Parts: sequence; C-alpha cells; structure tokens
Amino acid sequence: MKRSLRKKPDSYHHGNLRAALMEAATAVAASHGVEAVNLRDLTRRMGVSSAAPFRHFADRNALLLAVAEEGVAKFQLRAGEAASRESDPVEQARARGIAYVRFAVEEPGYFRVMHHPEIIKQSASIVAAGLRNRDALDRVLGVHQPGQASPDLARRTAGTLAAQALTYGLARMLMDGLLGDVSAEDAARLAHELTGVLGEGLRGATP
Amino acid sequence: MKRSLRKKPDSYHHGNLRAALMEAATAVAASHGVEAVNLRDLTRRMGVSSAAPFRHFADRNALLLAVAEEGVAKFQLRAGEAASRESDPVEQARARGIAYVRFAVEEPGYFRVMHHPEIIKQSASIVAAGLRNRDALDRVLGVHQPGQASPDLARRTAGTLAAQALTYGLARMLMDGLLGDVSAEDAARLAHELTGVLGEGLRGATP
DNA sequence: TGTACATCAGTGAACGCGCGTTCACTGATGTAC
DNA sequence: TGTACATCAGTGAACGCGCGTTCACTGATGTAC
Repeated sequence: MKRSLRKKPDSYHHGNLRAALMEAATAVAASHGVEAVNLRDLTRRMGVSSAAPFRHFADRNALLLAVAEEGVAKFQLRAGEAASRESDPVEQARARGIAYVRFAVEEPGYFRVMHHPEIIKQSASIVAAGLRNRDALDRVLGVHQPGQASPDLARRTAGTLAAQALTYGLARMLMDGLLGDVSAEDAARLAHELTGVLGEGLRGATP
Repeated sequence: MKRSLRKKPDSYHHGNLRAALMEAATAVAASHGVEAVNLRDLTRRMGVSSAAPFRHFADRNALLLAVAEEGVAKFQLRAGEAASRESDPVEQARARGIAYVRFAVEEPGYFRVMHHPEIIKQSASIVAAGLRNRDALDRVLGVHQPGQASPDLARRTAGTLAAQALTYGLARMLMDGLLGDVSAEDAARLAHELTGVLGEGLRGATP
C-alpha cells in the first residue's frame, strides 16, 4: 500500500514526492507539532535536494494547506460513515463525536494541521467544513443557526456546547498524552462512555 | 500598577527587565502562540539590546519555564480561592473547573505556556501541579489514585473524565476563538452552565 | 520500432534572513568607611 | 556627607546555524511521427 518515502538511491526521480512530502509532514506534525514541520528536514529524510518540494508546492504553507485539506476530507468521510451506521439522529451525532475522537488518536498529524489557526485562516473550505459539523450537531441537539461564522452563543443550547466541549477536550487530552498511551479502540470506547454521561444530563437540559 | 515595558530612553538601566520580558513573552504567547516567542523580538519591543535578556535568564527556554511556573502559581491561587468559597465538595470541584476556564480566557498567554509539552517536560513542579489538580477531582468524583504519572484509566470514573474533558475542551475552544470573542464573565457563566449539564449525568453515573 | 523533441521532476550551489547566544566592554547603583 | 570600589545590568558587534527560497542546470520520461 504505502511505498517508501525515500527515493531509490540509483534513480533520478522520486516518483512520488508530492505524496511522500505530505505524509512526512503529517508524521512530523504528529510527533513534534505543526511548527516543527520544515522543508529541509523533510527533504533530508527522503534523500532529495532541498529545492525539490518547490516542483510540487508553491511554498511551505501550500504543503501544510494541502495536508489540512486532505485531513478534513478524510475526517468527513469517516464521520459520515460512522453516522450512517446509526438511525436515531442523536446516535448519529454521537457517532460523529466518537469518530472525531478516534480520528484525533489515529491521525494526530492531520488533526494538528487541520486545527492550526494560521492554516484554517487561509482555507475557506476548512472553515466551511467546521461550520457544517457544528450545524450538524446543532440541528440535533439545539437551535439551528446555519453557517454563522461567529456563533450567537445565546442561541446554542448548553447541551450542544457541552457535547462539543467534551468531545473536543477528550480528543485534545488524548492527543496531548494527558491520559497516557491509549489505543484507538480504547479512545472510541472512552468517547462512547463519556458522551453517555452527558446523555443523562441532556435529557434534562434540552428543551 | 504595571509600569511601561519599554525602558526610559535616556536611562541606561531598564530597572524591570526580568518582569518586563516575562510579561511580553506572555503577551506574544497569548496572541501568536508559544513558538512565536522570540528574544530578539521581545528586546526590540522594550528598546533594549538583544543580549540583555541573558543577564536574567540562562536562555530562551529558562524564560518560558519561568513564565510557566508563574502561571501555574497564579492559577493555583485563583483555583484555591474559588474553591474556598464553596462548602460542598462537589461544588468546590466545580468551582475549580470554572476557575480553570476563566483563567484560560483571562490569561491565555500563561495558559498556553504552561500547557506546552516541551516546557512541561522540563518542570517537575508543573507536572506535580497537574497531578494534584487531577487528584483533587478524583477525590470528589471518583476513585482516588494519588499522583500516578500515567493514570490507570480503568480506575477513573467516566464522570471524572467527562468533567475533565468538558472543562479542558471548553477552555481550549474559548482560547482558540472557536466560540468568538467571549468575556471572562461570559466564559465563567458558560462553564457553570455546562458543568451543570454534566451534573445531571453524574448523579446517574457515579457509584 | 526507432528517433527527435518537449516537458517534467529532479540537482546543487547560492542567497538573504532572523534567530539564539557569546564576548569584551561600560555606565549606573549600592555599600563600606 | 563624601569618596573608593565592587557589583550589577546594560551595550553593540559578532558568531554560527538552519531555514525558506531562487536559479540555471540536467537527467528521465512521454509523445509524435
């Protein structure tokens, strides 16, 4: 499936440099953060000259943007699949939340890049994806105010916000290692369990 | 109260450089992240030569470490005060959570620096403070396993974890601007409300 | 099937930049008498 | 109260480093005939 990132030493062309750069950038972001992604380091890893990336990306920023958009697409796919396995709308929303936590654990590189403020700022499509996700939650648990950039807090229910904060917080805690090493399966179980705790409260809190 | 960061142009000594550097570093971390804190930039802002910081800190890292430890101390103080205004242990824990969210909004610079993995790694006292906070929560809502570095997840209750994730998530969402501009008061109200949603569920979930 | 040529994806040397840090120095301040 | 001196907290010039990026180049590949 995944071929070597490093180019064959006897060949002139790498053959796969664009994808290899994105993959390596994702790996660095996963282990050392987005700021630590640097082109010279990546090219060194793959045995290619430091000018090579510029055949594929206008600059460092364009590389990160491509990673972010790929990550968003991957997540949307997985979240959609997870939701489609449920019929009850609340369970669908929950499944999306669990998929989110799972994605953070399985793909911390994508997660970090696609949540980076500087990168988000540059991509209307990423911002839009975030709003769509929020709206999906609001539609189920609270008042629906489609696609407002600066959400009117007063119009969102405590339940919606609590669900979002819980999921986001769990994802970040896992990613930042605050809970030690946790497998993707355990993370998903955890997300299921914690959203369950919330569920008890939601029944009382939602209108 | 807070005197100018910039040195008086006619004087040789700044008089307050150590504190001014820490304050400026905190401000940069708040607006552009920890990685964006750079000594030359700080010295430029305060009209001082780029070698000056080394009279007060061994290196850049030591400056950030000092900021982190000051931040932790400030937070502990505020959390303690907030808790001491409540008598019920659960409400004390809740007050600490609200203080945490409030601190993230009021002092995002401190918050960012003291949560930075590279910095935490270097300070036993920061790690210890984190464990104490976690234990304080566990003691109230779940099983108490004092001071384990890698917490045995199975021994923590879903309620404890949900509370921690919710608080952490809300703090980060506010800090990252995911909820727009929110005042410290609104943030505290929000934290109160959301932990309330959780409270309903906790009653069912705690043993 | 073989050759000519355009295009593509690399090379390697060089650039300017901003950074953290060091160094020998000097002006300002505090203390002893 | 005034002077001598140690110490403190700055200066400014310089360093090496690693980075992103550019440039003229060249080897490899694909296509037309």
